[in-house]
Amino acid sequence: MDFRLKDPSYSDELSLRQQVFNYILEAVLSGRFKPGEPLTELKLAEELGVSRTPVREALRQLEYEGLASSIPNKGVIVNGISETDIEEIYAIRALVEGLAVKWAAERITDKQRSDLEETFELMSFYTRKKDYQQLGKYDARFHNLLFDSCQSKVLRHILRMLMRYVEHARIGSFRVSERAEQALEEHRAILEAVLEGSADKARDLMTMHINNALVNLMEQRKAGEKKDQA
Amino acid sequence: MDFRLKDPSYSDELSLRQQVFNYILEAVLSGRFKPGEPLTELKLAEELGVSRTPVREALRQLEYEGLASSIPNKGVIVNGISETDIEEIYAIRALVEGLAVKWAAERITDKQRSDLEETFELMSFYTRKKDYQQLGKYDARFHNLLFDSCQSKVLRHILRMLMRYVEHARIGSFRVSERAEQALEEHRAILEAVLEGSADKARDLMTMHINNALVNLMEQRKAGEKKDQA
DNA sequence: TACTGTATTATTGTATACAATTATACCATA
DNA sequence: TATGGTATAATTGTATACAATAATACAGTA
Repeated sequence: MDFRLKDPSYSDELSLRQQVFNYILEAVLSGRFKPGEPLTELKLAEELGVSRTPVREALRQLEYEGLASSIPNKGVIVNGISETDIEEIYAIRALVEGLAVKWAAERITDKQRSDLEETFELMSFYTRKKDYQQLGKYDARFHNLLFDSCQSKVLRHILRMLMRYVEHARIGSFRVSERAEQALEEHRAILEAVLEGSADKARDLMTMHINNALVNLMEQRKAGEKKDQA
Repeated sequence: MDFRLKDPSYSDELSLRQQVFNYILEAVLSGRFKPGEPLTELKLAEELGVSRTPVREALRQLEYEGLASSIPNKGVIVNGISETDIEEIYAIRALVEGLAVKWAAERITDKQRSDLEETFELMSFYTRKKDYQQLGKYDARFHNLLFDSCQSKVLRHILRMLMRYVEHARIGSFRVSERAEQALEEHRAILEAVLEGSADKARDLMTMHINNALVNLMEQRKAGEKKDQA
């Protein structure tokens, strides 16, 4: 557990600050650092074998991304995410990602077209194989390619933030279900609309896709709670 | 020009980091630090009479808010904003602020109702007096109250970021025009819809309001360009 | 002159030191 | 026992010191 960041296996190109951030982010998203838990600079610094400086900067970034709150002279604590928060995030996503694919349909480049198609083929492959880990990886890649295709710095910035929230709410699990196949079909429809340049159609399909994902997520959470009680 | 931050007139409650950020932000928004200009930590630190540490953190925040870009080991430079960026920001605002007032109409508290009404009265007053400086102040307050009224952390976070972009594009000037009166009527309509709980109506009115603001802004910019050439 | 390599400088990245603030523990006292 | 106050410790906020990297200038050579 006490691995050092300088270990070359942890990608040596990134700055220490970036590596520290990734480490803390992973811990928060995976639930190892729980909501309400205080993150003290010194403890993290010692845990990672670095000084307070990069830790401090990483914590600030965490704060800006909305995953933690800092109280002056007291420290930063991990934010919790309520059911309401999740519903709100999905409502916002439905709008903003809808706009994103609309613009993507209008502005996508040839390179991005083929990248998207290739990624979709891999998603299709791993869905058939029921390899949900790999599927999750390419699902994220698919969405990111879509965001890049709309050629908008502002939109990418906002979407990146939203996706962090989504990960925080532990959405990853949704893929481990029979919805994977339905989701694949929805992705296929969105991809086709984007590639043929049907902007409004792509937007509506994306909105529906996200709404469906929310419904599914909520059902799973309910099921999960029941299981916990049993 | 070389005022020190510790000057009590500059609000003494805030942390140094916060004060430095406000200083740099003001300089960027006002155009004193121009797009493409590199912001070096030491220079700013000396200019303000503080150490590099708070300056550094302020620059990072500027980066997260999208107003500057940092290149590893090279420094951070002020971001430019193109005409396309502005159009995109307004398109996103139309969606997100639309959602915000929709939720505000559904969730506003009594306190917020009276605050909004009071603020609107002041806007009305200063519009009649053609005091566009005060008007701008209460216009910002009006929008912020609206954002608070939707009781959503996520939405507030996103809107705050968007409004920074908008300020960056020097939108403040739009108020100095005959549109002020039209804008007041639009605000009145939005306020009424929110207060009577007509969520969808409020959303549509806000969307229109923002679209109108964009059209007006673009016309002004064109006029400004012509004047520059003359 | 054009070009390349090296020394110098400037700037960021990281670590440490110090100051200020807040939380905690402990003891005295009613 | 409960309460209040002071000393101590823990933690953040800021400043400075050091290391690493990238830009610049300049001299030497073809």
